Amino acid sequence: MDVDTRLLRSFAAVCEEGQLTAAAARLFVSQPTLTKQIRQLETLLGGELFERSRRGMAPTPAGRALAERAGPMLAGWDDALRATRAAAAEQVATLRVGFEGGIINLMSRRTVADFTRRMPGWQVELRQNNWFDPTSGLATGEIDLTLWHAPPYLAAQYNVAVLGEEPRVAALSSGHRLAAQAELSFEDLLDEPFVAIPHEAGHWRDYWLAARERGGRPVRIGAVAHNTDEWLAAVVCGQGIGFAPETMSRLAPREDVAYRPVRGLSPSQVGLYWPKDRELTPAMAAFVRSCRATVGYGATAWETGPGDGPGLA
Amino acid sequence: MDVDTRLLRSFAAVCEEGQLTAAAARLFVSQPTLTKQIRQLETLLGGELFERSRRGMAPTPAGRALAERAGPMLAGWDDALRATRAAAAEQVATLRVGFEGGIINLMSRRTVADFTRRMPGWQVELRQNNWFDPTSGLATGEIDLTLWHAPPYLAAQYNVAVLGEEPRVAALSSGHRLAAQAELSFEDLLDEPFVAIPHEAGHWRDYWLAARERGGRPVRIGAVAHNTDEWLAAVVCGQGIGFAPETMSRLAPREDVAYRPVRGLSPSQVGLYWPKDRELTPAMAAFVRSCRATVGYGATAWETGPGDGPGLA
DNA sequence: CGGTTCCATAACCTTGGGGCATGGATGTCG
DNA sequence: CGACATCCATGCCCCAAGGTTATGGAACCG
Repeated sequence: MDVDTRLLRSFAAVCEEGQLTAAAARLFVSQPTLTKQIRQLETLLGGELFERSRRGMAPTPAGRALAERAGPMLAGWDDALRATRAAAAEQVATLRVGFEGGIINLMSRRTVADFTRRMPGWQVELRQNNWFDPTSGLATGEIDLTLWHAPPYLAAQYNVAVLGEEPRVAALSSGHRLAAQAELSFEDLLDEPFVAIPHEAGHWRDYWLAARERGGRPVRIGAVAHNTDEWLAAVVCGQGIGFAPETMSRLAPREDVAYRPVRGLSPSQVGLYWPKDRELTPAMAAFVRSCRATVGYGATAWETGPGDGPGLA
Repeated sequence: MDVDTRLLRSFAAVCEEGQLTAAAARLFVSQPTLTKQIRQLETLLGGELFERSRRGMAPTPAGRALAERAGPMLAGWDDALRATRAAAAEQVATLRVGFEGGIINLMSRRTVADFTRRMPGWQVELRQNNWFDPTSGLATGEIDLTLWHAPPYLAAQYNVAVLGEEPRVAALSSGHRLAAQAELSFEDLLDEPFVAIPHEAGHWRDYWLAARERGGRPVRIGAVAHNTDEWLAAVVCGQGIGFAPETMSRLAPREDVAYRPVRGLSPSQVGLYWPKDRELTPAMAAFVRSCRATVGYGATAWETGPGDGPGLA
């Protein structure tokens, strides 16, 4: 008797949401599809998993029995996925590195060249993360390392080799009334509409809206952007303002966008991240060293942070 | 990224067999199907899981990484299946009992009536096991209890409420030359062809061939039977002889079949079995008591064994 | 050098799972 | 009190996934 883990994920989502409609939205499937999936599980297991009502779906004892076990099973599979993919990449001497947003432009030919010198025969595969998947494929084992601007509180969930810190700045349409000021204060921006990244990004979205710094005050969302270009366009059109790492002002300078420092906005931590339960392989360590040696070459504000991360003595 | 557990089972089978052809036979699918399944896994995981050669399939490092984790995952799912099905049956106040072979005839209306008296509102669902599935659905949680003639060495793998012991007798065509003897000796039967049950039954098959008692001496297989009727027919036609529990001589008496006691053949243990990791529910306990009170009513040789099993004080 | 043993490929067919549109039951609010 | 909103179920259609049989190709074995 076999199942697709997709059914278990659907089941878990319905358990958490307490209703089909919401779970279907979260899973990006239609509601009838979820109805069928749950029924399928129920047929397989020989009993009702949920009690249906107009309020939604409440798990039965059988449903609870499954719910207890579905989580560990899914975690087990994700782990297997990660480990096997890592081994497969190792097999073909490939390091898979993800980059967040435009930060990839900071990498130079020198970085890869340096890495190749340290690990002869190896190659680097670069993947730009999209804004939908804040884990950047780390969770599913699609990549080994990711170069991130992460908030320190998120960094605790990963192993990290810190490369430095970078201020977050505000981006405004150059015609914006506040663009005249050379420096802004965070309080002045509280009532501004913001260009947000998608909900799916979770903590990541909150971080770039500086939700924590707002002290519970709700954010006005002027637009939602799915990549850097959309984001810039929305800013230019005055749909809202946004926060970005300082490097963006150099990597994507535009006349119609004003980048301004913000008093009271914490900086972001720049570093290479990898999963907590993943050991640092020689190739990963070599890449960290290559980044230290070459990234930010020139005029960036980065400094080597105090925490070197495990295995990097 | 999702998988069907079927893919993992296929993968595990190929790992164990070391080649597609044999694994396909074991899984009852065609070899091209397995080829596709393994390829599918490899695509999903982004690398080769096996090294192909004319000798078969040898797992790569990635394959070994997955192999380590596939076992626990499958075990986890089987456990979830068992637990959820059990809870679902409990939900609708149903006890699912499996029976091996003709033993079901020993149950009487009294057994069920007694159970219903102990557990008002509950019902019993009886399923006759087939000879292909020696676990009788215990492993997959399709039933709660099974009434078995098990060899003592297999009994150690289950929780068991012993009901008694029963001699194994030999069944021969009445025209067989040995049928003239009132009692046979095991040694006389060593060179006889036997009517076996299917290979899929595993230990179970060996047990009814008395493989252990033969001291390594190979068995001649005269025919393979898939159920009691086939088995009896094969015996009658002289394709071979066979061993059976003594009750069979009373439940399936035929003029053309001679049942004879065998010196040197160990008896089988009769009892209700349930999985090691399954607690005894009130309904299960009640059924055990009902069997003790009613099964073998009349003239069976059964006695209550010394071991009562856990939870039956 | 034919035969055997394994795995891969091709062509075909059936099933199943997903989407859309709609229905039914039940609270809720004006 | 009736129209509406909410949430799950059903029916229909369609495409893709996965299974089977038949066949090919590479390597070992007498």
